[in-house]
Amino acid sequence: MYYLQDLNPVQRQAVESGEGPLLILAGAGSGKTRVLTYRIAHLIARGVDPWHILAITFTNKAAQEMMDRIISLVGSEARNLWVSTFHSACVRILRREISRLPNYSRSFVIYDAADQLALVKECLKVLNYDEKKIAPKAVLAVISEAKNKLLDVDSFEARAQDYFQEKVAKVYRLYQRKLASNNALDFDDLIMLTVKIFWENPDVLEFYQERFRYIFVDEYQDTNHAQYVLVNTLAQRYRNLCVVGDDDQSVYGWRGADVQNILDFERDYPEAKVLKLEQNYRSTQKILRAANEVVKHNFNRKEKSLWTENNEGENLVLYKGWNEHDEARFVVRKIRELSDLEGRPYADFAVLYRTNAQSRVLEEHLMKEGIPYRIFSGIKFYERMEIKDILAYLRLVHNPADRVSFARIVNVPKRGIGKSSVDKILEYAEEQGMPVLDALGEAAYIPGLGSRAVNTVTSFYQMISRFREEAAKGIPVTVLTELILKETGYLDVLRAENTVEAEARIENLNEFLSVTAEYDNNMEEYLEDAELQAEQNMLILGGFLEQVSLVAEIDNYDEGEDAVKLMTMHSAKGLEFPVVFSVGWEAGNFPSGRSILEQYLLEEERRLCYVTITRAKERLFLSYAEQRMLYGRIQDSLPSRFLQEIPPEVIDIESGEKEILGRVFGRQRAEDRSWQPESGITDSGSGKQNSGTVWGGGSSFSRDKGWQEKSSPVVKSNPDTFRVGDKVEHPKFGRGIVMAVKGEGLAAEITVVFNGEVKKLIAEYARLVKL
DNA sequence: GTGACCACACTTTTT
DNA sequence: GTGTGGTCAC
Repeated sequence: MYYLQDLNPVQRQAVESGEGPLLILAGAGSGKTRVLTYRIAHLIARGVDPWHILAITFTNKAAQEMMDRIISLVGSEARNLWVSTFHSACVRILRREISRLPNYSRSFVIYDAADQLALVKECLKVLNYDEKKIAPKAVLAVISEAKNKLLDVDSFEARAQDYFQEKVAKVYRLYQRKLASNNALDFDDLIMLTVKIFWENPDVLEFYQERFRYIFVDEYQDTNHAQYVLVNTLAQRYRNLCVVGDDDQSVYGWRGADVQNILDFERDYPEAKVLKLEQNYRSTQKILRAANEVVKHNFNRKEKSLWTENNEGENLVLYKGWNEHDEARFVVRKIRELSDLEGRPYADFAVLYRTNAQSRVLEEHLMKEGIPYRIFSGIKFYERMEIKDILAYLRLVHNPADRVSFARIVNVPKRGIGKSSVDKILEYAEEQGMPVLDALGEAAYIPGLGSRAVNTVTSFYQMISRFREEAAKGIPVTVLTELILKETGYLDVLRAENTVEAEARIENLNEFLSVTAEYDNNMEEYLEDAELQAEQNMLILGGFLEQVSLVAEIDNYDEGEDAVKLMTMHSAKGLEFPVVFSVGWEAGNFPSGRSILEQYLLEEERRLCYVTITRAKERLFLSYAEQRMLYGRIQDSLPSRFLQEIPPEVIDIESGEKEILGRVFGRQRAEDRSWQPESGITDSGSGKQNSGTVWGGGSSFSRDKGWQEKSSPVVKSNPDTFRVGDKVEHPKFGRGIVMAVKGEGLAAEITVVFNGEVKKLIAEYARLVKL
């Protein structure tokens, strides 16, 4: 085959190896996507009907790309392939099969995190549980975890261990009932209920097993138990399961992903062939060296060594910023420099951070410098208020049982239907067991509703009904959306506001209309696919809502755009960039403070570190800030331990000293001053400069000892001063790490973790010694 | 039923 | 420091 020439021997083997289970352990940048696409193309070329192939990717964007590549390899007959994410694939199956479950219908909607939270709160209220004692978010987390493990309400309840879990079980039961009565599914239901249908309906399972004779799963290390069961159930009949992954890149443990799935593949399929892709085509030797060395510190991993024939490359650069603004200025300055000197387009650069909150400062400085950028995380487009509002309208039109959407927009814009009326309506609908929208039609019968309220409610009902009629005619989503925006007065209200914010909201709504327009244009394709002619017209709207609820921010990633990309380390997985900046390498931020206590959490952070480093092709700049504004407070921190794990000979240290001195005597002085601690937690509080590292010789990196503090010419820290991250020793508790410092001087309350035990100590009395 | 004001939680990562 | 959600007065 002509295309096999671009492959190395192992890759080629992976592409050509025949039927049966196959595990491909693919290191970062080893060309796994290429192998996957070629293997699928190869299969088709050998005469396998694309109809029989299912490929699961991690994002919708990856799915789209893979589809395009395969089509370019084997032609348009590949259209019959299913390439999608787990969630999209399940929605597609559920649209056909959900009537197998009682209480759901095809017009179901998908609830996002905010909708789920609203529903859980509703449940807590009904059960009379105090939100203060039982945090809705915690409940949701437990429910989600249960669903990821395929524990339905009954099995969860049976296993409930303690008081909290028993309460959660009650909420879970009600929550699930409410979801059904709203004809809604949450993200985890998509997987769990699909599996349930397979298990309870052998004919359905057999149909899909016959259909999907060849199954591919990318990023297998990030599958959770439910996804694992789904895939393995489907693959049972033909056993043509090909999974690709890298245990070193498993970074979604916190949402239920289980690395064990990939580690156990050979146990699950003893006849499996196993191939390792270890040649990296992406990064320079030095970048790869750094990545390898860091990840070696993990104990729980499969031993492997990634190598490359690429150039040695330049050293990594570590920048010591003295606060987050200094750090951001460094990034901006470097981007300017590399773009001016080397003529790099802005699209070459990516800035990666651990937490979304860090994007703000970067954004501020990029904007100031007029550098085009794009953020792929943070407040998502579909989470904006106005977008959620218009979506709620569309969802209610599509699914008249959707109480959460109803409650959201029944009084938006204000039309005099207040909280008490809404409660009465919801209660009535529940009692009658009817969709909320139908209840509105009977407003006159709802007990306790005044005659004024009956009128307003009725006219609201008539308005939504009109929208429903239009939707049933199959008008484009764009036209429907425009109609809603106009008829509800939503747009008028915004216009009348005449503020910058309202302006931005209108702008966003226009953006939304371009999303709907794009969808409408692609509609033909969808209709062909929709095998349910009877409900076709409603499917137009349904298809749109479905698409919208399953997009991730990263799916909007546009390579062609000449802009610096900002995103979390997690979002960057699967991507690569010529030049990578990664900021905020401080203890407590990265690795995150919550991970320090548990070895397995720390190892996941370290894998995230590995992922981050291996995103870079040519240059990698790391940075940290000695002080960072967190929570409206200034916090001191130490460099991340991961920095010490990078071999010193491949990294150069640059510090902000010169820059800072220049600024101190220049115009920036006042500005920078404002970040100095005024009070609070940062130091011993006497107004002196903090520990002096920035000003004096600072800390330094030594080959055999790692990070070392040079004695500072300014102020040596007072022995009573502890900082977050300090290692300490206590006569009774032994060694520990400082987690938090509250207050100052002798009265400071210091939180220390000793051997997994958290203690709060007062500086004056605890005989703590800094190590 | 509406709007203003205050308290407080929030920061890990997302399909 | 910011955004949300709850309470209170009109």
